[in-house]
Amino acid sequence: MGRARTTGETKGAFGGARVSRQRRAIASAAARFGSAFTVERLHAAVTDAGEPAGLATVYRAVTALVDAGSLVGIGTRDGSALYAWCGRDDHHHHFVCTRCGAVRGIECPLGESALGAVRGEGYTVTGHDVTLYGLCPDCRHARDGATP
Amino acid sequence: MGRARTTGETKGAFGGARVSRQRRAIASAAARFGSAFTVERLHAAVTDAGEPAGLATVYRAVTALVDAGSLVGIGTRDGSALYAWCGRDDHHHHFVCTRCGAVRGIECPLGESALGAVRGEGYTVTGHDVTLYGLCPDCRHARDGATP
DNA sequence: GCCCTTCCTGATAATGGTTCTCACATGGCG
DNA sequence: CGCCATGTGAGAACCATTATCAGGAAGGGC
Repeated sequence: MGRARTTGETKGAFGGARVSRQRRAIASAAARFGSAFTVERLHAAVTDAGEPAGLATVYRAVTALVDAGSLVGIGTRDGSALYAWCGRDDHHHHFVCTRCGAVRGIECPLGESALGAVRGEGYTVTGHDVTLYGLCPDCRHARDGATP
Repeated sequence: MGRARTTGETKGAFGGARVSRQRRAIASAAARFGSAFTVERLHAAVTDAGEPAGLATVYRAVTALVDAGSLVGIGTRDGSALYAWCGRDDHHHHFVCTRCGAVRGIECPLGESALGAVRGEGYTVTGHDVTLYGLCPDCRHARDGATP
């Protein structure tokens, strides 16, 4: 696996797709988020960074990044889709903090034992989603200290 | 646990909410689906059953059924949300056939070992989603016999 | 370095699922 | 039986997302 994808390297984030100045700025802004974000927020972040891009362009860049595996969709919130930057190439899933939106990669907990049950009944499993929700350490302490 | 919720019993499907003629028809139609469905399809099914209900009413009934735990959201398809009737009260997840939309309940594969990793780092896990995707036995055979 | 093709960009309109509004009907409890 | 909270219906409103289309830039080949 030679394709290293680090936070700073936004070049290869689009896979084989063409990379423009706007897309570089969009990928860079997405990578700088430490938590989940909406397309609207990403658009604002890109604009604030001094590289204005149209909303449609941001949507297209997000689609390209998801296709390339650099971005993952983390459910939806208030009717808009949430995304999170993903610097990993291996198979894994995510923990999402329901308070601040922080995202953390987790190992896939599904083994042959979990899939074997349905497979034994003639089912073919081609994919799966696993997402954990809860509080990150920071938000946990913040909530414990304040009145809910 | 006295609250038995079977396929035929659509009375208690709404929990404590009020039950009208339309809601009974909606719950009944939803329970008759053997697979995932969109709100639009449910609306059509209710109308076909001879109990016309407004689209907004179906949306409200679906929301109430989800709140009561009788209905579960199974991701989204082509921009519209998918739901499936759920006659179980215990903790479980779902397998969704990507070809016909059939839904099958599965046991929760997440044990303490899977959650312990993040818990040990100060995270609090309050909930999780697990959904398997693939082909049901029927669709598997149908595809094996025909040219994709 | 230059050209040429392909793909990206941007502003706006269009799309379509979902929710809101409001007057009216109805369920269910006392 | 009567009251009042709650559900209903039709349509408009809402809003995230996608399509459109002319113009511009990326990038491979020469």
